[in-house]
Amino acid sequence: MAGIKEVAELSGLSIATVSRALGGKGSVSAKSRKLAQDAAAELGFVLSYAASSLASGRNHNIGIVVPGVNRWFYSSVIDGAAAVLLEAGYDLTLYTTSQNESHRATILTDFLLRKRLDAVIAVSLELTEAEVSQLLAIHRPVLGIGGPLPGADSLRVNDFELAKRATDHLIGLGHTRIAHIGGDHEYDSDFKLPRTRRSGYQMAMEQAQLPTSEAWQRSSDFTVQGAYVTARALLGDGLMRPTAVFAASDEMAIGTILAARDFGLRVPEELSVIGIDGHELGEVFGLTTFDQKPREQGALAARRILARLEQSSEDAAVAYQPVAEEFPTELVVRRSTAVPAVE
Amino acid sequence: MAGIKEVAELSGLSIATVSRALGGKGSVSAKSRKLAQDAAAELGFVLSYAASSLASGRNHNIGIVVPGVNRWFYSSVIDGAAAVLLEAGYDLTLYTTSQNESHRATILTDFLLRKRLDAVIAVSLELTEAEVSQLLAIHRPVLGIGGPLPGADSLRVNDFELAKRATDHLIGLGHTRIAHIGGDHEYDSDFKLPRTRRSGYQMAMEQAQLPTSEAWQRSSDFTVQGAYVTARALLGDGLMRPTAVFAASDEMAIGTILAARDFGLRVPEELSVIGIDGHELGEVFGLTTFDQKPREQGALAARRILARLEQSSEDAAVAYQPVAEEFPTELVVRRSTAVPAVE
DNA sequence: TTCCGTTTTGGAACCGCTTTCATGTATGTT
DNA sequence: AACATACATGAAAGCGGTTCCAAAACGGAA
Repeated sequence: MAGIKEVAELSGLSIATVSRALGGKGSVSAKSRKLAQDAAAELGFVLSYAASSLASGRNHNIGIVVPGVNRWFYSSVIDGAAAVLLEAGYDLTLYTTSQNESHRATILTDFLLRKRLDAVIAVSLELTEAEVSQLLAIHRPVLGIGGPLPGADSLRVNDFELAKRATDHLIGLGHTRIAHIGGDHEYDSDFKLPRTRRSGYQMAMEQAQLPTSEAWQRSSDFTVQGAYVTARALLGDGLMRPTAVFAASDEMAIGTILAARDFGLRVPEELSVIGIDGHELGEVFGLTTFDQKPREQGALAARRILARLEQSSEDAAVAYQPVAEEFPTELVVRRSTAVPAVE
Repeated sequence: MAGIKEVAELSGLSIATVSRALGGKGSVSAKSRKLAQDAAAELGFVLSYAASSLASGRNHNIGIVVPGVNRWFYSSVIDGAAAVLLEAGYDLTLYTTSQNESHRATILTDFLLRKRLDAVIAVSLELTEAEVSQLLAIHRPVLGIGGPLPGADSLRVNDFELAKRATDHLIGLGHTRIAHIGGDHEYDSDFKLPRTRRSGYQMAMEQAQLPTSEAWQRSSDFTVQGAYVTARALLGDGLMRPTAVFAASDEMAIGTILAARDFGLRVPEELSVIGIDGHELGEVFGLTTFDQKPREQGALAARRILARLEQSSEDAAVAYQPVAEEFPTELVVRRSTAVPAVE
């Protein structure tokens, strides 16, 4: 396995110059650069990141911590971030916390501290204060998507606003019997998000002076299957059946639509459904939704974190000022919402 | 930032002993171990993987290369692998090739060669011979899932067999007009898999002496949306409508079911549908499928690769004998397949 | 041509661990 | 008690680069 030394010998340059030529750091004459690159190519040599990391402190490696990789929102965020990071020459190291609870602690205490990460993107993570300070203790840029991390950068949609506007959309169409299917701490450790969305729903209902019964506020996990079961329970109660459902995610909304079909309820004639996410399946189901473009969120997060890295290498003295950025969303109206049928 | 030196001083031990105590390698007395661990805990010290890697050559880091992270099969494989690797104390570095074609080359030529990976798991990658040899040139264990990598370990389901048995299932129920919706090179760079499954279908049909018209062999990409569009085209042709569809993936099968509903075709009374995958949504749709347990495939792949690593550290002399393992699948019969209605 | 400011270059000191080797110590044998 | 054996430990030499520093080469300007 050829090392930089062999490249130096072959090219007739010093190790230092070869390092600069291949690493693209200091100033190197065009001639030397070509010499070094040719020699490297001939030997099939690539700089070892392990050694570079140790010597320079820069790892070219960003960690991303997600609850799981299997939910559409998360995988989209990862996808977006991966594209940007790859482009920038960075590795992406993936940590999934939801495997089981103890893993989460391991990740936070061990893995992230091992100085192999230049920065961390944390997706939808609700951390205790101790955990946050642990994260920040690595003295590397940290950015939270979804869950805000006090003291770190964050990129988030305004969940409250979003939920309120989604509900308002239904209200604006003339619906008065509007149910909500959201998340619950029973199903998800990250409880803040579903609670916020629920509040938005409640606020919209309250402002419109519409009734919100317990029976119309259901919860499930954030999956199609979970919402499907919940929606069946909701819609099976024929007496006070809602004419519209605001689901806290598109996957939940799809589950609701599937449940509605089971009961022979036509969407949107007999039941309007609105979701949140911009799920790729939304189109097939004609789902009205607030698109929160997770892929773009991931890409933007990656860009922000890379900017941080550049900045911190420039003036390390500047105090770290956390930035909270709000990511815009967009209402996409499709066929799943309409004016309620007259009774 | 405390280093191992500070820990050594605080504990009164030598750097060497602290390294052994914390790294768990050489022999250390229980007393020294405790001393070292206590000191490390007090200083909030964790071994730097970057430095360890350089010194030991072991990175505790496995690369996984996937076409994308957004398709259920891939994310499930990743999920399974991540769980096992995390447990074993390994990092997982993610590479997605499908962002664009040039990235794929970059990954293969640059990223993977940077000696930060102990091994590589390649998922559904169809590589040229040059690319394979490039991969093997890093002299690290490589394991392919889905796409076989000549010269490397592989873990795969028998796609031909699987497709044949899926088709046979429909034939066994009495269907004679069986269509197939599969992939195509037009939609996917990894063409081998869809082609193999198509062959399995054709073989089953041939053996049963059933007709297979061009019109009944459609292709789309491997998504719900894609298959939905394709299935609409297939089913819209009322004249020679098939009574059953074998879809090359569950996502495609779901798209087919959705399309059938659009035409008012009841599943399975008027159309039987079978897929391949074991998708989590299969249950909601009552989908009959061959479960290939991708999550378990990922986990098993990780275990196999870890075993390779252990083995190669034991007797580095032993020649690398690639192992091709077949992963078993399981037919899950649900409500989407039935005896065809008498006409 | 001489002088000065830039750009290039090479030497060498690290970066923070692991591991070999030699030495010292505890354990077991006869 | 004497000796072989196994275990525990510290010193020091790397691992393969990066980067500081000082010296050398270069390119005008005076």
